[in-house]
Parts: sequence; structure tokens; C-alpha cells
Amino acid sequence: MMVNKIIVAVDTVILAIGDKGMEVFLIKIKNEPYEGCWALPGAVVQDTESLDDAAKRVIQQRVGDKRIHVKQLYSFGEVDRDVRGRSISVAYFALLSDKKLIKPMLNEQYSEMGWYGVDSLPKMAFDHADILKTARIKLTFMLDEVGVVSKLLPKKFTLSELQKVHEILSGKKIDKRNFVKKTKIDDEIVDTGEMKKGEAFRPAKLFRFR
Amino acid sequence: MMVNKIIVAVDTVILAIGDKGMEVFLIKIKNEPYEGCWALPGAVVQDTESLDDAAKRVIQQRVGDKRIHVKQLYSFGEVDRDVRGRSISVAYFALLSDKKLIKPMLNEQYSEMGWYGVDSLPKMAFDHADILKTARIKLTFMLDEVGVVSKLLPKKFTLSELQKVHEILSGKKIDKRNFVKKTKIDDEIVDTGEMKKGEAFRPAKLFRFR
DNA sequence: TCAAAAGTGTTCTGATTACACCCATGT
DNA sequence: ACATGGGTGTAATCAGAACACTTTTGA
Repeated sequence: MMVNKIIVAVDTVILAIGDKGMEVFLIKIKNEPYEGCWALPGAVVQDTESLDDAAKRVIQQRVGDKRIHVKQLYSFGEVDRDVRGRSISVAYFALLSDKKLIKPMLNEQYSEMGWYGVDSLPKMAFDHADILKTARIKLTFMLDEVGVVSKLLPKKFTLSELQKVHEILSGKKIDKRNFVKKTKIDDEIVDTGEMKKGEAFRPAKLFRFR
Repeated sequence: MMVNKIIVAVDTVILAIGDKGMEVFLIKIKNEPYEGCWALPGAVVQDTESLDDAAKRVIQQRVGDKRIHVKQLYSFGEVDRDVRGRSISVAYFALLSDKKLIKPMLNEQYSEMGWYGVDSLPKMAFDHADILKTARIKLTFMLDEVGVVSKLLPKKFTLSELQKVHEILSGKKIDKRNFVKKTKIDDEIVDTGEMKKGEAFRPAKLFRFR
């Protein structure tokens, strides 16, 4: 078999629901040639780890919770995607129920980190703007898939919180009564019997996924 | 950036409708350690070509028609996927309207080639059985996507041929009258005015995609 | 008492399903 | 004449969309 010199990397699209709707976690690059640009957290894949394991390693470096699932998104392999040399990137999703799960952590390569609304991204390094564009399209189709919505919510959640996730992912406003009707039918969504109290309005029932 | 020794390959899942339903084009490996096993056509990605270009190169080597589209399926990167050494494979789909588009072509590495029903695969090399399993699952979801069905049909086709593709991809039997009703509504499917003659039964109207 | 979000049903429309017989052709 | 797939309509059911007001709480 021939040998090639292509670097294999993984990049992770870490998403959570925030004030600006769907938000993505980015880090700011300190050094040339992408100084000042923002990037998805990533790493070079090691000989001894699978692609999935490399993605999990990147996530676990950034996130306190060990049980974050990653899901492969797409592989990007344009010849000029990184001006420093030929590489391919296998991109992964990681969905967080809470932005605060991210550990503050910077190093010699990254000067800053933060969350950005997917509609108001800063200047991106490499082909990471393309990766995010692809991620947004895929995410819309993933709405119905098992687990996508649940990973973006805490264990117990109100119907309004659930509805908001659906609205953000689909990009459409949903009628509350129709939405309630569907959750009533859905076996996966269970009433915990508890209420979310302490807000300046009527307490809401808390639900969970089965 | 670190250097790794991971080989980047592309493998292509070439599919067409045949007597056995969905069929996949495979080649038989001549040499150890996978002697006698069957594999998806593939190649090592070169420094100077993108992943998509590498997949197109593999397809064009095998298929007479230049205009076959490829679509990325998934990337496979288990550490032990190839006993000869560490590699990752970016798998692609290619959908053919006719099995006969394949050019007969063997070389020093491959002793045989042929089509297999996706339900009756021979002994597969590498992780290619996994790749095909993933391909089958994805294909079901791709039914509604633009172009998937059309690429598996000739330019002009009868409603029965169209229905058969839907049935094979979805794995479900469809009622003929209900199916006709839906195609009547679908703007993409146009009556050519021509008929498919010369068969031992009533001639059928020929349709095309817009 | 006010602001804010929770909670709750009915009607209409369009899409999906189920179902059976005669027709045109080549052999 | 017969075997084979082509071609056709109606009724029932189900899912999705539209639509507005009262309730509960903390401030």
C-alpha cells in the first residue's frame, strides 16, 4: 500500500442552546497563519486511537462531564483546507445540555474561548465556516432522530423548554397546544410529577425522557 | 502540527437495482492477507486531490459513464480495520441506473468482480461489511432526498420501475393506485408521452424526472 | 394588580391507507 | 386463449394546522 502524508484530524462542533438560540463553542487561535481567527476544538488523530476515540478525547478535554456522546457529522478534505499543509478533518457533533459544562481551559495555542450564535459567527480559521454550515443543515434533519433533542436538555425539563429546542432546531414557530398534543402521544416523554418552582410565574410540570 | 502515519483511503459503495433487489459491485482480492475476500472498490487518497476527487477517480476507473455522482457516506476509522496497518476510509455512494455501466477491468490485485444482493454478501475484507451495513441504513433515510431515486433509474422509466425502486429502498410494498396518485401530484415526475413497447404485455407510459 | 409564562379543545384540511376489476399486448 | 403487467376511483382514517382564553405565581 502506498504511503501518503495527509494529516488526519478531528474537529468537534460543540453545541448548546443559549440566549442566541443554537450556540457553538469556539476557541481563538493565538498564532500565525490563523492568528485572531476562531476555530472548532480539534486534534490530530493518533495511531493508537479510533476516529470516535479521538473525538471523545477532544470533548473530554473541554467538558467536565464524562458522558458526552459524539456523533460523526462529515469529513472535509479539500486540498487547500489548511494553508499549513494537506490534511483532512473528520467533524463530530457534541450536544451539551448546558453551556456551563465547558471547563475554562486555555493553552499556548488558544488565547480565548467562547460561545457564538450560529447566525453570528466570528472570522473562522481553516474551512471551519464550511463545517459549521454543513453542521447546521444536518442538525435540521436530525431533529427526529433519537436522542438529539434530549441531549440538549437537562434531565428534567418543562414542555416550554422542550418546545424551544424543537423551534430552534427546525427554525419554525410551533403552536403550543398542538405541541402539547404530540408530547402526550409520545411514549418517550414522561411526566415526573414534579414542578419547576421559584420562577416569577406559574410553576410548570417537569418531564423527562424515558 | 504533529505528523501521523495514518493512511487515508476512499471506498465506494456502487449500487444499482438488479434481480436481487439492491445490488452492490464488489471485487475479489487476489493477495494475502485478504486473499479470496471481496471488497468495495477503493484507493488511497493522493496529496493533490480532495476526498471527493479521489472518490470520483475510483468511480471513473470502474464506470464507463463520466457523469456518475458520488456522495459521501461516512468515515470509518477503527484502529484494527485493516490488519496491514493503520488507515481510515472515507466511504462514498455511487448510484448507477444500470449494472452494465461497469467496465470489465481486472488487474494484478483483483481476480474477479461482480454484483451481489445486499442481503447475500460474500466474505468481505477489511471492515467493508460494516461499511455496507451503514450504507444500507443511510439509504433508507435518503429515499426522500433529491436525486437518489432518479439516479437508480434510466432517463425514461415506467411507473412500475419507479415504484419498484421505492419499494426496494424502503423495504415496504406499496399499493399501486396510491403510488400513482402521489406521482400525479409530484411536479418532478413528467409524462414523456412515449410508451415502453415490445414487452409481452400491455405497453406502459414512460416518465422522466424534471 | 400586574407581568409572565402555564395550561387547555375543537374544527378543518390534506395526506395516507385500504381495497378490486378491466385493459392491451405478445406468445 | 391466456398469461402478464398496465391502468384506474372512492371511502375511511389519521395527522397536522389554525385558533384564544383562563390560571397561577412572584414581584
